[in-house]
Amino acid sequence: MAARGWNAKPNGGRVKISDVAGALNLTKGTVSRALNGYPDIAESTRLRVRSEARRMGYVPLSHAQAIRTGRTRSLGLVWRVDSHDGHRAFLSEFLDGVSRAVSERDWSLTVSTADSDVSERATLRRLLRERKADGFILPRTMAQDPRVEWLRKEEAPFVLYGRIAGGRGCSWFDFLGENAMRDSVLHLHALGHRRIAFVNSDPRYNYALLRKEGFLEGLSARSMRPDPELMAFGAMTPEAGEAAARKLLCLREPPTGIVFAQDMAALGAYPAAASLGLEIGRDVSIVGYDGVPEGASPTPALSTFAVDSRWAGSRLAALLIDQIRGGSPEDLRETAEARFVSRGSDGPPSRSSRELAKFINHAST
Amino acid sequence: MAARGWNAKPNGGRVKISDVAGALNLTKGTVSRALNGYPDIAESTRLRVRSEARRMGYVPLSHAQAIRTGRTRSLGLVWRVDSHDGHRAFLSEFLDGVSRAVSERDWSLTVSTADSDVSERATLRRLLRERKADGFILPRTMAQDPRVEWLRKEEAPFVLYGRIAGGRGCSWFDFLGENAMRDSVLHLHALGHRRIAFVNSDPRYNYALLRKEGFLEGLSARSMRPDPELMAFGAMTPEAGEAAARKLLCLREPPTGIVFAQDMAALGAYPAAASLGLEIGRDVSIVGYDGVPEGASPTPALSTFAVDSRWAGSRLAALLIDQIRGGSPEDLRETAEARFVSRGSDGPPSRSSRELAKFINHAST
DNA sequence: GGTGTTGCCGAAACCGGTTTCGGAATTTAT
DNA sequence: ATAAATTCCGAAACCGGTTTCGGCAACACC
Repeated sequence: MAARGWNAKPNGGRVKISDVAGALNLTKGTVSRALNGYPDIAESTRLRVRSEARRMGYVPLSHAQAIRTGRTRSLGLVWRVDSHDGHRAFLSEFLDGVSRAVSERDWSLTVSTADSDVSERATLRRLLRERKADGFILPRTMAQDPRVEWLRKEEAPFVLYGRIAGGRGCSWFDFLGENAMRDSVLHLHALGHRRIAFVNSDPRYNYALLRKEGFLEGLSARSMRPDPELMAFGAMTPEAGEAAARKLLCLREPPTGIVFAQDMAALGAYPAAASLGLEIGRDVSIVGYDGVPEGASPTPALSTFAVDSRWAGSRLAALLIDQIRGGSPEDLRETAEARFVSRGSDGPPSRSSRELAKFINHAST
Repeated sequence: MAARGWNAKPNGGRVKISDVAGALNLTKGTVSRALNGYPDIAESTRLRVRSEARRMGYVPLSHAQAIRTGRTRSLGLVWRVDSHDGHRAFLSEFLDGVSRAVSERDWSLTVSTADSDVSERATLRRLLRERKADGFILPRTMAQDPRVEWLRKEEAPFVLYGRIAGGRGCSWFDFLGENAMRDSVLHLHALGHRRIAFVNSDPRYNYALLRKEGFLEGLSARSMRPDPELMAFGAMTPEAGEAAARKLLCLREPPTGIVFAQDMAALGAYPAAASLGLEIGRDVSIVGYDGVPEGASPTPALSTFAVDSRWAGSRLAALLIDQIRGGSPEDLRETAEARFVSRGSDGPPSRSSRELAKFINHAST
């Protein structure tokens, strides 16, 4: 007699497909086909198999399936850790969204990090070669995105967090940042602002191009002329935002309102304004985008368009799984609107641009 | 003729073990044993196999191995998203550390999230059943940790981020927070502080108990009597920290220095001090722990003991892999020291406790 | 010079599934 | 009633590895 006990299964109690088959007097091939929806199985048999499998608690091992199907039922995410933009603040919620969507469907998520384009490429290659992922979620879509080209060539499914121009064969989820930028302008205009500046982020990111369009659209909708002096870019950190804000406010005709493409840059407006003796929300209005938690701390708190990163993660995972299951990328595109969170950093201008300029010169001398 | 091109392999070009075997006139069984260090393979053969495998770029498919070995070469991490402690700020770096250690060893990382004990347990169970993970990294060790009990019972390997009392069969990595608390006291004492308070976090976490010990040790090393009035706990957010700080500062004998077990709580000391007309770093000194990025923003910036989350993640992954490979948990325990980052929130006390009390009463009336 | 050993590798079973193929039973067409 | 088509399932190959088992040489021992 074996010493392991009367019903100690060598496998740790896991019920496998042959157990289900045995219980039903079928072969494992038949059970497999029944569960996977093959058409050559009688509907009555299919039901019997399904209910018995459920009753016995049978769940196929994804890696056992993978050896034949080549698919692991897992999604890949390569997270860039070399950037200082606000995205990292969202990682927790973003992951949560992805994880939920993935778990609900009995898939899983493989995460890796990378600190450069080169290592990101290498990581994608490794995950794909070892089949640790059947497809990839690509955050931070760039206007010219080498990952897209490469994954296309490898015929690996992927979904973009962000849109891309000429995205043949690409699926994506994105927030309509351009609408937020446009609405920021309309909002400031309605408050009485007539000179509105725009601090964009790095134009290599595709969303930066879109947001700029949105900003210009807002100006044009209110018949305001775009002024190149009032357009900055490349600000993704508080430091860069501070520099940009200071430069704008020291113009001969400073803006009374500034629209930032990113909260992390907008946060730099606080020290900039303070150093010039300006009160944010009165002397100069600020509207941000992203909804980072840090925006709630300063006084007044930052008014911003908040994105729901959890939702983004969830939808991206869902879209990617649909695509891997055979869906056409072009049908798998979704967008959503950022939600305006009104806090204290916006308000009617206390002074006109001209008066503001005088005030600033006066204060700084 | 096939239309797929002259050398299009049906497998997508992947080189498998039988390819290597064929090239060497060996059987795949022999190649497998050679690569996996079986003793019944001639050393010369082993070398031939190794070099040919490398030359051909052969990498075994982990899920193909898993079907026989039961191991996927992947680590599991279940991240809690329901807490408001400062840990989430470190997720990016922590993940990076884990990911690096894991990638270097040709393993992978499966991540999932959970928002309660129940869902965390369910997630662990699912990952284990489907063999999406051969072992788990458990963040946020609690004094009584149900995950530990359960994983022990399931005989699944795991490693703790944090120590645990009576951790039979447990491996871990941890920062010696108690030393940091002790050194905080010594540091404040050296600056001239004689009345030092402690704001701890939730005592359900094991580290909170340890940090309290460290604080008391610091007091005792300088012959200061612990005063129950000066010991608060349960503060893990700025709001809770603010309440705790305010309460402490409004005592008849307020502390001139406060040691916080967590930066996120310490940040609450700023509004608390401001509302009482106190200047941090002069009237009251603050020392935090964790090194969250938000600590750099306020004026004066928060002096704190910073932990290296990337290092933690990296070591945890390494320890866990060693354990899964057969290492004994008791041998796989590591600790490290937090690094003191001196910024502006600590300094010699401007007033004694008594004078401070008068000053506060004076200012608030 | 027989007889154990020992070293080394081939052959084949095996892991838990999926997929192809063929054939028996039933239904439909003639 | 017979032929043809259809329905449905069993049998077996297969995926890419690992592991067990057995046997052929070469060597050592007495």
